[in-house]
Amino acid sequence: MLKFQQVEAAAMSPSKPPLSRREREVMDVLYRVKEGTVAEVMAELADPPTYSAVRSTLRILEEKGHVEHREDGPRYVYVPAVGHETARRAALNHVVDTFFDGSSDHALVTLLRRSDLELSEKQIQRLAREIRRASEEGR
Amino acid sequence: MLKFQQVEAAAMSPSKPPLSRREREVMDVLYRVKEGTVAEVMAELADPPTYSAVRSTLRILEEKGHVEHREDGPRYVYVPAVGHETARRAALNHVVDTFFDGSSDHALVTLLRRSDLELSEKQIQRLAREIRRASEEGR
DNA sequence: TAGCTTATGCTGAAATTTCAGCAGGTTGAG
DNA sequence: CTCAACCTGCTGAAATTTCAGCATAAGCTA
Repeated sequence: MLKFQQVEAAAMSPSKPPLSRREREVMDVLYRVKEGTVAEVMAELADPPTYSAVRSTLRILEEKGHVEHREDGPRYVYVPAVGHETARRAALNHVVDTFFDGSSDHALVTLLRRSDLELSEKQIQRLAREIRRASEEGR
Repeated sequence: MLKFQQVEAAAMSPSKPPLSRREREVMDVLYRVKEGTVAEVMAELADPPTYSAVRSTLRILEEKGHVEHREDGPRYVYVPAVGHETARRAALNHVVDTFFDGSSDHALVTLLRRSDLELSEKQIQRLAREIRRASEEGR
């Protein structure tokens, strides 16, 4: 059987070096804010090091191919190197495969329960049923 | 506004030290396989170090409070310290907040598209509509 | 029992990561 | 023009992480 991380690795065009902890934190910020300057990224970090350190991390992330930058006047604006949609799918896939035995419908039900949707248990059950049914029709 | 990572940190009972890269890899394996011996964890790692190194990592993870172990005859069987359901929800929340602007229904649609469900585009659209409608009813 | 295999506990050195600070460039206000 | 307040590039040392290997115990088989 193919291991997930191999799949993930194979999905990356020119395999990028893996991320250290700080690097992942910075990437998460960038994914969340879509793009940002060093100062903006630093402001979003939970427990930020100095401006200088954030700068270093972003430079390394760029070397590794995880982010790109464009110049905006005197400063750099950093953006994740992979498209937003691609990153989203990859992130979801990772969670589904790691925590939900690779089955989307389990994840869907958990997601339906998330508070921001404000669904009643009855609605959740009904939707879950429909999803399952639709999925069985398909195959 | 409260930053996500603060929320996440607050959700953890006695705040556990953060994870290094190798540590996170090992945790992902453990989440995936639910529990495992050193050898089993090592076998699941994409690019495994020596047995000895995996063992060290697991010991550190236990010190940090992320895993626990029980003895099974002569060997240790390691298990994630937080319940499976809790870990699932936390992981999904993280992805939704980081990649989907905190909105579950965007994530739901992406999830509906996952190949293992094998839904037609028409079905996806219909389900997405229903989820949105149900959610609007609720509020 | 002897010997092989497979465990864990522990240690410390190599490798990586993290980070602050210095040098120097550019912008804009006074 | 001059200065203050930004910015980036770079460097190297401190801190952390990763890992192999040694010592040792327990189970198993011949």
